[in-house]
Amino acid sequence: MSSFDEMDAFEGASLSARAMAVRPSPYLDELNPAQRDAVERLDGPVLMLAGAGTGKTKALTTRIAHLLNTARARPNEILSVTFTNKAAREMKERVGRLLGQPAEGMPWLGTFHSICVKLLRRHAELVDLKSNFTILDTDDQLRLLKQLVQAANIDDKRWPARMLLGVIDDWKNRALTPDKVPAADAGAYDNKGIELYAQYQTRLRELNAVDFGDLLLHMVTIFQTHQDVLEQYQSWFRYILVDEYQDTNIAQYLWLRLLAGGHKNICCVGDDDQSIYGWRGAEVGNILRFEKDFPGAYVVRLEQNYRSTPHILAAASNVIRGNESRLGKELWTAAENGEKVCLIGHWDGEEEARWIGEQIEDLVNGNSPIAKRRQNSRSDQMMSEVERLDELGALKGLNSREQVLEKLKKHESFLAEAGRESLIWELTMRQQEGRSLEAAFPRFYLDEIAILVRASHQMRAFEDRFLTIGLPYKVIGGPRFYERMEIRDAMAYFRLVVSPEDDLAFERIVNTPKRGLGDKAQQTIQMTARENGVSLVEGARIAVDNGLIKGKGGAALRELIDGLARWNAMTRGPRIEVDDDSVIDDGSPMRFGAPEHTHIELAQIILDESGYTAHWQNDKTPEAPGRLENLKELVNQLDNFENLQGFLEHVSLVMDNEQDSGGPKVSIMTLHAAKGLEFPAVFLPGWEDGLFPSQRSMDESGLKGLEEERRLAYVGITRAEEVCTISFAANRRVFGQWQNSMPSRFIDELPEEHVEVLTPPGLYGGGQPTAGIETRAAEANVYNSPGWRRMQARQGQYGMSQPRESRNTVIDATAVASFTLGERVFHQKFGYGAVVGIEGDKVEVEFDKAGTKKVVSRFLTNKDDVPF
DNA sequence: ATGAACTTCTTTTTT
DNA sequence: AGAAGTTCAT
Repeated sequence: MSSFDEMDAFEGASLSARAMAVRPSPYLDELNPAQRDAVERLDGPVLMLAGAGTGKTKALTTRIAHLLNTARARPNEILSVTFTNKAAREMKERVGRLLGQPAEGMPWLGTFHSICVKLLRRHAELVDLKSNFTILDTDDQLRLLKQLVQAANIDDKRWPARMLLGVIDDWKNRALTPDKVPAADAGAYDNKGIELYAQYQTRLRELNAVDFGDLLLHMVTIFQTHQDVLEQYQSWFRYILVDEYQDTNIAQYLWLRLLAGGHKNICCVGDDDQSIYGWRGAEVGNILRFEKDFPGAYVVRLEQNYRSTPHILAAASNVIRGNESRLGKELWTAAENGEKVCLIGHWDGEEEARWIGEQIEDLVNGNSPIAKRRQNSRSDQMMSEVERLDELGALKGLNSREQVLEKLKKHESFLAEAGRESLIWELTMRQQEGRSLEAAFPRFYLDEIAILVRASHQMRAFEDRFLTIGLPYKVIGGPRFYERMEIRDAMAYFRLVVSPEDDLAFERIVNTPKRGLGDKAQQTIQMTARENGVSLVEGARIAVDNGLIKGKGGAALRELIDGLARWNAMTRGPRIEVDDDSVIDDGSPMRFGAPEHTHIELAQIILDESGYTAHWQNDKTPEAPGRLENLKELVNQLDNFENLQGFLEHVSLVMDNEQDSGGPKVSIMTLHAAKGLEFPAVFLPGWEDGLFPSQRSMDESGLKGLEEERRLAYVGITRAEEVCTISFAANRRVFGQWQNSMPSRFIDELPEEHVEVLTPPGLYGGGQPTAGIETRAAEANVYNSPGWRRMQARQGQYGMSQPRESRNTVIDATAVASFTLGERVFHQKFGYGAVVGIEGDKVEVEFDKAGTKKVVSRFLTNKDDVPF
């Protein structure tokens, strides 16, 4: 089973690849000295300390290309690990572009988890699993733990499954199997934690299932206990590359160290200053300790920043300087000039959102002085790039944005520099129309602007405000598609059809939609199954057959079971030997013809016949239409896969889905979600002590927590390319309660000479929210010391605009504009529609796409007033 | 078995 | 404030 010959990934490595002559390496000329150093130092342990925006991915991908080009390794002998699928995808793409061909031959470029799944499927028997084990999601894990807690007769108030899961996760992150958990730790949880952990693991084995933590944990166990297996991989993977090394936990660290143990050709890339996942087990220590772990390690620092202006960089550097434990790096840039970091205080969170909304409108419309000054900063480079592309004829005859993007994807340097869809589009159009390129630059585009918050509850204020003014936005990183309830339900049906012994899936959907099967009926099923030693589906069948579940519930259950068998049969098609048309529902292994339905049709049939579709059609809550949409989308997604099995396997590992359409939008996301991204204009709201740095971080992790928060601040500032605006509010509603707070201590750490303090509108402007930045800046010049501001803010005086009822009225008068029956209106979420009823501030609207809904009127805009 | 009323709890999130 | 979970009455 574990022989390399049988593994696809090890096949097809033709000798010619190895014998390939060493070719010239033109790509090396594209690198700066530090990057080049990092790329050319191929052998032995290398630590690449890559600051924000220093071309880390470029160095990493070039290194891979160089390994291949110098014939040090064949594509399938390089192990490169990332944390996210997105990062893995991006690397594959870029390596492919460097090599001038798709990098499909890189089977070991992937996330820790996807690589571990591949390995574990081959060696599952070594940890008492079958190679077709299933991977549980958090929902399944919780359900399992709840059962265990109940079975053990433990007070689930004192031991909520959530908390247990946290404890267990923590142990798994530290590569601790139940027998290895230190006594002190085990004791700390009253011995209950460790007992349940052991039971949980046993149960997982019985279910032939693993959770995400297990993927790493099992592989570490296998490597530690089977020297032969380890050695095979040690010699197979000739070179190892690791992205975001500062985010590795102990299990991942051990896994890497074991694999690199032989040749020690390991290159870890990371930035200790961007370690922000300590709370979920990441160990900054891993990167800080690298030189100890790998004696003789070569350390390269990438410190030239290609992203941000000097002021922004200086602000970031000064903040991060406050941290004790760091390897030390000083970012610098060849860029000159640029905007100072803006700082502004507000009276409350709503005022803050309102102000930022206005700023964005000004940036987008070109009314802001910043937008006007933009011409002089980066535009020259980009224009010459566009001209160059134009000379190449690359932009000729392109008539849609998609075509332009497609074309431009091939021009790496341009994308790295610009990277903004709208901007490129606009430039191209201007170029084609023979208009001046300069004129394209005063404005910012919505997709060049991001709002980065510390906690997701901060997002609501922005969503509210942006809906009111009709500013298109998207929230990045919310609950993902595959995590939505309806999708998980549907997936559970699919899982159950594909593998009838998937008990967790059965539990999820027995009574969804409602079949009249409550606790009691479900217990009966559990009992029957256990007594007969069969799966829950089988147990349910026996229970029904023996009349243990009667009445409406029994009938519905029978229908479900029959349905499952029928659908299961449909995955195969008719049995070949049988000449009549009788339905095969015994699931016995036979020879089968081609399925009568495609897997896409089958999926639709399952959802319809199970009553799940109807369940949402009958649901009158406002979310129901959206959920039905999602289900449709799910079925559409199936098109990309051969069959249901393939789809399920994919989804368990790749939970991301980034489909945004409908034009450019402002991005709203958490600071965590923003890591690795960059935007020309960034807003950083909510810099108040307690919110940021978060009180909880400091309470739980003390100085360590504070330092992680500070790194988060650093990450936030370094996302900005041209404009970085930090703000705070004196008052904020927290959990429904008004609270006042002081500006963040990080604000004190911003260097005065790189910061411009703005005056909030209304303080001098007599309630007119129209003052431009110029005016505010002029007024604020006298008070441009952050420390001074903070002190003033402490006294609750200066720094915030005052609450002004009058102005609220002014603003809201436009927002709560009255609508008339029949009027055409626009809603950010539901689209266009017509007013069919009015009750106070609620308006009933018949939407073209989303059906009839009652909406608060401020979420509506007259169709003709849609500003974007 | 189910829905309505009541209580509790609230960061950050990938795989 | 609002979601999610719990209890209680039908």
